[in-house]
Amino acid sequence: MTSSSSSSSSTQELLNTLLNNPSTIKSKLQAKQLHAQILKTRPNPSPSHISALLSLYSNFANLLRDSLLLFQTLHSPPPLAWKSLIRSYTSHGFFLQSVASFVRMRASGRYPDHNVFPTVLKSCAMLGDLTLGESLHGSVVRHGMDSDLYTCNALMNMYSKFRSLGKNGGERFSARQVFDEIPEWKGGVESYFGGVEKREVNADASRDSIESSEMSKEMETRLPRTSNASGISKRKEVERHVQMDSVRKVFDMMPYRDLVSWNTVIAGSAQNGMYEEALSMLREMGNNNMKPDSYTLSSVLPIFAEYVDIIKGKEIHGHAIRNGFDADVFIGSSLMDMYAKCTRMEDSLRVFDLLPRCDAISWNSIIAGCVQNGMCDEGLRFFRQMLTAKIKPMPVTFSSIMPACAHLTTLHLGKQLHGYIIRSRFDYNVYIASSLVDMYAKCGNIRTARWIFDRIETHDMVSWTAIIMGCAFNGYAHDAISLFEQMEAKGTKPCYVTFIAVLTACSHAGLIDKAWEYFNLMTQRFGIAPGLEHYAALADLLGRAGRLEEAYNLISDMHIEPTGSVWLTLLAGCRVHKNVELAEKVAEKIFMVDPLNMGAYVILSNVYAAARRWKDVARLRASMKKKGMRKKPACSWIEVRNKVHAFVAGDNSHPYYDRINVTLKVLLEKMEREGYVPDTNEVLHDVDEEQKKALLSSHSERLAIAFGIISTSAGTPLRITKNIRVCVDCHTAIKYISKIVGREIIVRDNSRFHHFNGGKCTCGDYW
DNA sequence: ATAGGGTTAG
Repeated sequence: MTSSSSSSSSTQELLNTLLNNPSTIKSKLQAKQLHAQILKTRPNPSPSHISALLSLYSNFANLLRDSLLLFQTLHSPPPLAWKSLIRSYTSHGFFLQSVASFVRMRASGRYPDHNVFPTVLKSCAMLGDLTLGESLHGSVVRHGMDSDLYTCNALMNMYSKFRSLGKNGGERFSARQVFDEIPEWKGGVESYFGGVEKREVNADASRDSIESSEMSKEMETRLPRTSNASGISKRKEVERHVQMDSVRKVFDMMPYRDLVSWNTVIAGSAQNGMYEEALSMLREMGNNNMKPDSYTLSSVLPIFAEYVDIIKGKEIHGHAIRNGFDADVFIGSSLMDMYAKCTRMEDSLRVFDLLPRCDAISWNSIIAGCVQNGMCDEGLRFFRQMLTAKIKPMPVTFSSIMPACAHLTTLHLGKQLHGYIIRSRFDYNVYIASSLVDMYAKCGNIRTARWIFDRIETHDMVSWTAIIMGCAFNGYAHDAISLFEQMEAKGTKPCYVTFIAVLTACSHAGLIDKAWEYFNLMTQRFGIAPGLEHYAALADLLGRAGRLEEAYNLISDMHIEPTGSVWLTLLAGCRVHKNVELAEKVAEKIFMVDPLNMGAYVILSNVYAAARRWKDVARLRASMKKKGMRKKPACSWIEVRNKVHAFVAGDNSHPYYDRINVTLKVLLEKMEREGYVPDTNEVLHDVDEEQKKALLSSHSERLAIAFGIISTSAGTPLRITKNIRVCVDCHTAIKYISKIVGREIIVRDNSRFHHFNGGKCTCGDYW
């Protein structure tokens, strides 16, 4: 069809095509040309022609405005026009308007048929309002559509979506809002045909026609809710089952089921955490001669990711390959995620490499997989590749990549991403905000973290935990505890991780009684079984306070098997309090469960060195060598003008090496005048005092600090990150340095933050 | 004509 055919007779042909063979019109352009053609010769097309054109328009994207204009020319829109309008609204994401139009259609006396219900039900699923959904279900039943295949499939999907939308903080709408939306012709739309009369909308009639409450009652008798009074604590579980019970009821009443029906139930169960039900439906579907397709497989793969079941996951992967589904982006994404959750990144990367086409979600999968497995640099590389490939990042992309910045302490990257997030208007997404809070906190910028936290609209458990952990990590224990109390007052239930944060705060401030109080609160009131991290925080606290026996008994009486890292916290306590006997006993425990624990070797060596037991130091060194263990060199890094500078003790390759040494020497003189006495006790080498002092002042954090002093202007805070713990002497030394240079120095080591200012550190004696 | 799938934060 071309625009050159302009005679009246050919217009008649076009109209016949429109009415009888609309499927021959395959493009938006053709549809618009047809519209223009009709206008040229027929100033007043019949309602059936307009409806047919409207139906055609609703097949294409970005024609909503044209559809609305066309619709407005109709004084009494026939069913086809209504259905097309509703379809247009839904396909353009105007779900509220879609349902409202359905209500208006009913108010105008037109009857819905089996074609329109699936679309309306889909809109309702997106709106996430249960009451509205039940009303629509009532309408389905009263119009005799409760045996229609497509309608039932849409109904099941709708019920299964209510929970997951609510859980994700998706916007919730109510039937009330649908009514508010009904007088939707707010002017500004002018007709192509001119001379449109404004029609009155009878809102009362609309209200009568849907009768939400009455329908809800009707639905209650048809779909009785399970009265599962198993307990208040499992309220969430029960709620979840109520929706899935409705899905099952629809499923069981269906006279005929197709693959979509099965897939809808399986996906619904999987998405609502009912994994066993989903898997039993998968088996049952085979008994009913239904062969799983790519939809089925991509729905069940997340279950094996959650179960960390690589065997079953690989079975599905094999099935996908045998059936030619392995090029499917949906299956690819869930496969990458499954392998990543099973810590099999090689397999995950291979799936990614073999995927012929990638969309935003498959990029997210590989990025999240890398970051979750500690491959932060690779994650960032994929993120850049994604941008290069012109794939627009989604909110999920940012919450996946931000932890990489937090882990690497690359504040400049995190800030850059934050800028991108603000420009994309994603900054009120609670997932992203939580990851930003964590990133800023982990980069030592607790004020910005708090600023972002304060601007989150509704805090959830994770965002509370992020800020509490942020304060705890940064040494602001009392803020952390106060925030925890605020969280309780707001009625947000703390979880396992929240208590790790609270106990970390206590350990940072030496609040032993408080810590026990929270430990008991967690176990007794919240019924959370303490994990390794909780025990570690408590043992750390007791150890630092010198209550070594108490810590030893705590770890010995744990209800789970302690790992080397739990014992290691106590070993560190033994070092601080110079208890050689207990240190040996604890180290023995560690070597029993973890013979290659580097930390244990290093700390025990420190303990021996402090006691001048050089033979034991040598024995340990020989033992390490025999096992092929090499001490990981201490490394510190600092960000200066968006570039990360890394320093290793004794490394003289840095261009500023000489200037750094001069600065350190000048500083040392000033420090000694202020009263600094080097603590050479932990120097592992049996050398003279002067050499020990020289070794101490070449520790990597001091090189990084000196570099920071040289290359930034006066008053700028210095942020240092170290891969291992800051030693006792450096801790003392940095206090002096902060006073002398009048700067805030923030040092993050693998376990906590130290904010030095004016000769003091936030962690006080509990370094 | 109309219905079904994958990825995030502490």
